[in-house]
This record gives sequence, C-alpha cells and structure tokens, in this order.
Amino acid sequence: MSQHGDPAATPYRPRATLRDVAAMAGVSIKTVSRVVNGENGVTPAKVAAVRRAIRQLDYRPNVSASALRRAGGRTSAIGMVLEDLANPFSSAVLRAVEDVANERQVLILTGSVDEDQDRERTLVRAFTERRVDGLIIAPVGEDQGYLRAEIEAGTPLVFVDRLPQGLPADCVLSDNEGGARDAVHHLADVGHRHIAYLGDLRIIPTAQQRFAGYQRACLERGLPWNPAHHVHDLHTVADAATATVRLLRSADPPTALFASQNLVTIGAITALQQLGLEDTVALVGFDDFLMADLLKPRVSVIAQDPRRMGRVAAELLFQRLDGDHGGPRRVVLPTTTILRGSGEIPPPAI
Amino acid sequence: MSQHGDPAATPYRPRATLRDVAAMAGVSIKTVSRVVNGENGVTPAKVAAVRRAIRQLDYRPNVSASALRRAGGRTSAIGMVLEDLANPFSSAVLRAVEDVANERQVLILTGSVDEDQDRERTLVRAFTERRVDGLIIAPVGEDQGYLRAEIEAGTPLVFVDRLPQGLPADCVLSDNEGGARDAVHHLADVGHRHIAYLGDLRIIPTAQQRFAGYQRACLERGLPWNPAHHVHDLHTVADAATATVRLLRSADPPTALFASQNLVTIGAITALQQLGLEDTVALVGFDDFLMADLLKPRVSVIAQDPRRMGRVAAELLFQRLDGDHGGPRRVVLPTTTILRGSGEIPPPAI
DNA sequence: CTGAAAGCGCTTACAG
DNA sequence: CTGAAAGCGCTTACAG
Repeated sequence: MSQHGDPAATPYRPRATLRDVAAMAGVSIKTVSRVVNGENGVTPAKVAAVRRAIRQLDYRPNVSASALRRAGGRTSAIGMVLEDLANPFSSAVLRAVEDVANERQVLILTGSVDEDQDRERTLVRAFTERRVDGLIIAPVGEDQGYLRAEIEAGTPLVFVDRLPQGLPADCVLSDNEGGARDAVHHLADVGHRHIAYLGDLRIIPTAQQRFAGYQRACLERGLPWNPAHHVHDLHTVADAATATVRLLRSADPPTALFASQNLVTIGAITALQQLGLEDTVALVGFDDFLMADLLKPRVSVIAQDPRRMGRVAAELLFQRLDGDHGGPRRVVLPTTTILRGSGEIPPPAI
Repeated sequence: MSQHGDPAATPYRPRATLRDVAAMAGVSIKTVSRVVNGENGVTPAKVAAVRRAIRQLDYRPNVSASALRRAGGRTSAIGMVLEDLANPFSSAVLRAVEDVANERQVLILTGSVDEDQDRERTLVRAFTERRVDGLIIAPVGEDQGYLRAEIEAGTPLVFVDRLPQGLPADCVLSDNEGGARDAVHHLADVGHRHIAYLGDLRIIPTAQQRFAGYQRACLERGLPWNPAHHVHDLHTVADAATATVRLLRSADPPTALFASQNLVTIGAITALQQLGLEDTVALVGFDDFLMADLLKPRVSVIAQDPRRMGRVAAELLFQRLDGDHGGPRRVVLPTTTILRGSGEIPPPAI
C-alpha cells in the first residue's frame, strides 16, 4: 500500500520527458526531438505517433535543458533592470521592450533597483547566472565597469535613460539638457526672468543634465543667476511641495517654476493650489503625465518618449544578438514641448 | 594564424565552467561545486585556491544547469501574467510581487496579455517550458482549465484580480461588487436618484461584478432602473468621453455618474470639463489614481489596493511552494471609499 | 576530506 | 529515415 505513496508527500505527477514520449510512441528520443523541433526526415506515421504521445502525456520541452546542449546556447530570455517597475516611466519602457521581444518569442526577466547600486549588481548577477541572452539596464550605480566581463562573455548590453560610467556601451537617452533648456527658453519667451529650478537628487545624472540645460538657457537669455531659486534633492511629492511653498513665501519669490521631474511637478502643483497661486505662477514640468490635460490650469511639459526609448533599446539589443559587432552607439531621443497653459502664464505686470 | 580565430567571428571569451575553475585550482569539479554551494568539509587551503580561480576566471555558476540535476529542481523564478505592464494597476501588482520574491532571491518573468486569450496561453506555456517554480496570473481567457496540467505537475498557481474559470485555484480579488455598491449608496446618500453606470467591456468579469454591485444598490435604494443610463463596453478614454457627452446631452440626463474603471473615469472627467458640468454632475470612479487630488473638483473614488493584492498573492504562492497543500483559497480584499468632492455634489434642486 | 561515475533532459555529431 | 553514443554544466550518490 505505502508503495503507492502518501498523497500528501508525493501529490504530483512528474513532468513527462523526451524519454517518456519516446517509450509511449515506440521510437528513440532522437526521433521525438526531431518532431518537437520540426526537423524533417521523419516518417509521417512516426510523427503521428509521437504527436499523440506528446498530447497524451502533456509533454513540455524543457528549454533550459535544450539550451544547455544547443550550439550558441541561447535562452531566449533577456534581463531588464529598471529604476522602479511601479513608476510610469519604467513600466512604459518595459512594455515597449516586451513588444519588441515578443515578436522574437523572447521572454523578459525584470526587477527594480530603487536607486540602490548593490541591487543593480545583484540583479545583473542573478540574470547572468540564468544566462540571459542580453541585458537592458537603467543604471543607478556610479560605475558600470563591473559589466565588462558580461560584454566579453558575449552578452550584449544596452543602457537606457542614463549614461553608463566607466564602460563604452550602447545607450538610449532623452535629450535631458536640451529639454530643460527648451523649458527655460519658453518661460523667458513668455516674459519671465525669475525662474526657479526644482530638481531631483543631484547624484542622478539626468538631474544633473537637466540642471545644466536650465543653467545654459539662463546664460543664453541673460537671466539673473539666483542660487536661492535653485532647489535640489527633491525626490518625493511631499519634498517638492514643501520646498515650493517655502520658495513662494520667501521675500524674493520666482514668477515661474521649472520642475525637473514628474513627482516634483506634482508636488509643485500641490503647493501652488495650496497657496492659490496656480493661475499666477507659471510652471513647466519635465516629463508628461496622464491627466496633465485635466488639471486647471492644464500643465505645460517637456515630454519624453519612454515607449520609444524601450523600443529603440530593444531593437539595438537584438541587432547585437543578430551579429552586429560595431562600436558602441548612443541614441539621443528629442523631447517634445507641449504647451497647455501653465507655462504660458505671464509674469505679473509691475 | 587562422587557428587563433578571426576576432569578428569569435570575438568572445566563453564563460568559465566548473571544469575550468577546477583545472586552475588543481582540484576536482566536485570540490569546486562544494565551495560554490558553501558546503563544508573542504580544506581551507583548497577553498582559498578555488576562490582565487573563481575570481580570476570571473566564474558564474549556471543556475539552469544546476537546477537540471538538483533534487526538486527549483529554478528560483516565477512567472507573472498581467493585463498590461504599462498600466498602473498591473505594474503596482507586479512591484509588490517583486518585493516579496526578492526576499527569497526569486526572479520574475513577466508579460502582458492585453485581453488576448491566446496570448495568455502562449505566455503560460513559455513560462512553463522554462520550468518556473510558480505562476501568478491575471486571467483574461474564459476558461483556465488548460492549467490543470500545471497544477498536477506541481507548479503552484495564484490568480489575481479576476476569478479563474473551470479550475479551483487560489485567487486574490478586490471586492468589486461591494465597492460598486458602496459608490452608488454614497451617491444615493447625497440625494441622487438618477445615477448612470459607465462600464468596461462586458466580457470582463470585474466589469460584470461592478455592474452587479451597481444593480444591487439601485434595488436596495429603490432607484429607478433606467437602461438608457447604463453604458457598457467602454474601454478607452475616448470611448468614455464620447459616451458621457452623449448621455449628458440626452433628453433625460443623469445627475450623477459611476465610472467603473480608471480610464473610464478620466474619459468622464474630460467630458464633464468639456461641457462645463464638472461642478454640477456628481462623479465617483472605481480605482484611485495619482492626481485625483489635484483635479477640480477633487475626484471621489472607490480605491483598490493593487500592492496588497500583489503581496498577498506572492505570499500565498510561496506558502504553496513551502509545502502547503490545503484546498484552494480565495482572498477578497476590501475597497476603500475616498471622498474628495466630486462624489459629494448634490443633485440640482428642482 | 576528496573525487570518479552516473545522471538531469536535451542536442550534436555520427554511423548505419 | 533512424538511433546509439557522447556531451552541455552541473549535482547526486557513492566509495575511498
């Protein structure tokens, strides 16, 4: 009796293997392998017998096992390291990569790093140990030199959103500096001369580039350079709201705001509404967001194109996998200025 | 010369294997395996030699190969099938699952199905062929019976967001009916008797449940049952906006709207703003969204908790993987009614 | 404490 | 057209 096994201890029927299918169909495992892989040169009668056995046993090929022996050893999976899967920018990039990968029957392993360098390395290592065919990475660490070994081992790498440090590699970026510059130029066109900069953590390269664009435009337009109007290291809505309130209540408030990132923009709007200044102080945000159109005033933004970023990155990766061994490429995606109202509020007439 | 290989043809150094490490360290592969897996009973001197070789060769264990032979054969990866990685609900669920999986060093394979039944099956099959340890699925198909084989093979399954059909299995759902009922009761409390239902595709189970909750509340409060005020099959912002405009311009317009889903809510707001009725017609939406707080009026919603849904689903899955073989469990997560203004607009005094 | 042999599920490289 | 043998990179089950 006990030979039949305790159902609680062995509740499962193990998965059928090539060998099981071969036994049931009365052929060798090699013949089954031929049928599974659609190779020709198998008698129709045997093909039928094998197919029948596959169906009866619900056979599922083990792709890890086949990749192990197969020449080239592709796993048909790529790894994607993102800042935070729950944020709209990351998830839009991911989705676009998925769509390209899907056309090639390639699966995606993914994870979030939350600005944590160690997590970036841990994730990359975990993906590598699964022998992914390639990696798309939004880097957070200050040095990506540790990835040199992956490249040498033949795993193509494409960086997105941020430039990698210490490693020449493909990457796809937004024109952060240009976009920020456009924002300030636009506000200056409207007549503003006192434009505050509300920025994310200074360690983030994109934040640095956006500040550089702000700075450049201020120079180009001869705007007064007022460090009291430069607020850095805002990483949450609450941070941004608090900082904006303080700025607008100061003795020397700006007449316009440039918010260098999504959450900062939302924080700034929260503050403006709280002070009743949303129709008085101009605002341009970096990054578009759903509903920018429904707020009052509607929010003018410098839009990135995360889906395009993902698509281009995936296409680049697959080109590498298809054998393109050319030098590293850098793709800079232009931003789009979308004027909806908040950025067109003029400065108060004195 | 040509023996050294053409750099364009063989540009990469193959990854080191256990055998390479063993050769360099002057031990057997079994000893290297012991060191890599942290087994004890290896001379410190050999451990040191092995570690040195691992570092020099930048050895990365091939976890697929080890899983192949290892008893139990866990791959430390789970598969996650979601509606659309780019939508905030899906990505919040994913992120929460990631956080739980991360504690166990488990990786996530994921993909979007976009309401496509075939895609659901294709994705599940692809994950299964990679021998994921478990699956979390937001089902779209009308029948999940095809998954019986996975369960029998010992792959635990947890459904999220929607009940599976034709298969008893663990699942984690929002209280869709209860939440919709709450929305209508709230509007009735404010004084409304003509409350329109704006719903998603009728084939979607959650949409059906929300309509059922709407219906039940109408009965409970003795509200007139007016099919002209029930609009189904709205799946995009544009659809919802058009339908809302038509409804409000009709001879017999409702005084309040219940929007059964995020995009529909946004479409309804677009329409209300377009008609200048946002402060006249009440609105409650199902699903919270960032910025509901910044719109005017602020938007009252029935909030789900996607992060909790993901966390609970992942915990359930890992309990199963840890050996819990009890009967299928169903977890229903309560919704939260958040009153912000739009749902508290009273009906016009006659 | 250490390692040689067998085997995981599959494909490759042959031989017939 | 078909299959037996060897091998992918690793672990298991032994023997010493």
